[in-house]
Amino acid sequence: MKVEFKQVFDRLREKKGFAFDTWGYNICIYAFGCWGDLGASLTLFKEMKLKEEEIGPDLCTYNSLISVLCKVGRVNDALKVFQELKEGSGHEPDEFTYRILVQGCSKTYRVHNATLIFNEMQYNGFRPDTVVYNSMLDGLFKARKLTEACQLFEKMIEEGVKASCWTYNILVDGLLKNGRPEAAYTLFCDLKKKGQFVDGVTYSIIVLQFCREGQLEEALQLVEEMESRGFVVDLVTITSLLISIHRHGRWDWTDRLMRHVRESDLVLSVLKWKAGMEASLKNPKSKRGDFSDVMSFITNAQDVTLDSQHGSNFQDKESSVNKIDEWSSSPHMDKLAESSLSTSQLFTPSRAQRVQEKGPDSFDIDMVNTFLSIFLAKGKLSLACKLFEIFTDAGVDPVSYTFNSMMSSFVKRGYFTEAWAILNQMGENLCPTDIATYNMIIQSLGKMGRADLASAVLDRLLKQGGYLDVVMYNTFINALGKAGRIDEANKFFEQMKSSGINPDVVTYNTLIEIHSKAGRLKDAYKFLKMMLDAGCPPNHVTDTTLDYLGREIDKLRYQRASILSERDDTS
DNA sequence: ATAGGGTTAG
Repeated sequence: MKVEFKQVFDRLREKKGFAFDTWGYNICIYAFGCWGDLGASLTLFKEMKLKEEEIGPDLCTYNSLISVLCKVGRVNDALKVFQELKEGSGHEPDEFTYRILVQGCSKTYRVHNATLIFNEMQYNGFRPDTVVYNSMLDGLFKARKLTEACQLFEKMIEEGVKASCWTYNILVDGLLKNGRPEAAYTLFCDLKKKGQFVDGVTYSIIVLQFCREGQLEEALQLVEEMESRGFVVDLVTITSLLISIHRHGRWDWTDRLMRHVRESDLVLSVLKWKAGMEASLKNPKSKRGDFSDVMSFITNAQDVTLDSQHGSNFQDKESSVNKIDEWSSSPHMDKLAESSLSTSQLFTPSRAQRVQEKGPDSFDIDMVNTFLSIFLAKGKLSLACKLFEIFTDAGVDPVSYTFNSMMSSFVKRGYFTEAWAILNQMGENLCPTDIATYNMIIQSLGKMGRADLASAVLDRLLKQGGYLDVVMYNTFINALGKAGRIDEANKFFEQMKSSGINPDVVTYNTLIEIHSKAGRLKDAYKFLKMMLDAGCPPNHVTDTTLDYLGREIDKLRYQRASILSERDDTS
């Protein structure tokens, strides 16, 4: 489609005497932007402005451009175009302009900007609808602004804007994300009593939470209830449950799951698939598919010790050719970073598409992903690899969720090179990379002790118009801390706060941990206090970390005491 | 088209 469009576009442009009208320009700006060719969009926009006399940009042009910029994650540029629209275009923003911008800002944690635009929208006489409110709410919750989010919800009700099921799901999930599990659960129960506003996703959110807390019994009970009320227990839910069941080594519970899921075909297929796959594992003759390159990477990964050694091998070969960037000691890494980061639109604010069940034909890939998740959760990399091989042999197109799963496992084992190879493969297959994928790269670089490279990747990411969310910041702060770069970690903590992202439990736990491991006990204590002052409730990880901190403080006291007593002895 | 994933500890 994209190619055909481009061909038609080029042919039209070559034609003598042909010129686009406003509508033509608008369509092209939007289309190229959506397909990642932002350069083409911007060129057309500039061209349009030069022809101001005949066909200047209209409001629709501005909205298209703003929406395209937001989609690609270049919200700052979108905001600039928005300014231009208001100041020098002779047009006024309409409700679509405001809606696009609120969504763009909320999604990229620019909650402050989102709020300003939201207010301006109302000042200019536009009434935000449910979707705009939902978007604002989600942004506030994501940025851990619990109080503001609750206030906004109240305002929404006061203004008579109808809350939808999505609104409540955002609310329930937001309360969980902000460390208020009791409130989330109470809200969930209230909603159930009222009967409306509960759907499969609501249940899924709560089931996921139970799984996360290891409360399998409760999770299963809820699934039963979900079924009895006629909600579909979908693949996302089943995957969470199966992972949790497997993690606790309770495959016998799958019987229970099956008994209660109406569409027990789904679970049954999972189990059948498992049996079939185990059989094919015993029978290791497998033909190579189109992905033999990746596959050799993956299957060999077991036996190769990588990272630093590999890096230096490449360095010997290539250091004479490549100039060395000041931020890196590995030209090989530079090259990789160069080749994959220069590809257009590697990083967008939208999530990579999750695998959806699309009927019996696409069922296999769903199963593959389910099992990948299960094996990966257990660290059974070899099984996961085999599985990956089997389904690529079967000619199934890889999807980004699969890639993310694979990457995550490699990264956890420290096989960064493979992860990066997969990322490149992903680019070739035009799978959208999302923030989770990049998060894994940062994580792995941190594990390799290469915080320098991590910050370079991050730098380029930001230059491309990407943004960082809480998880990204947390991962990166952790990576810096583990590499002993405590001051930089602190710097990022400040940057995080100033860009409107509120730290969460994980942030504080990480900060307390890295400071106490670095022997900066006072700072560690400072962050504990900060955490409590911010009204952020500690969790069980905090306890573990504090135990460590406590022991370190005791050790210090003991040392001091012994130094003092030595002094006493000598004097 | 705004929700269910990816981060810390052991």
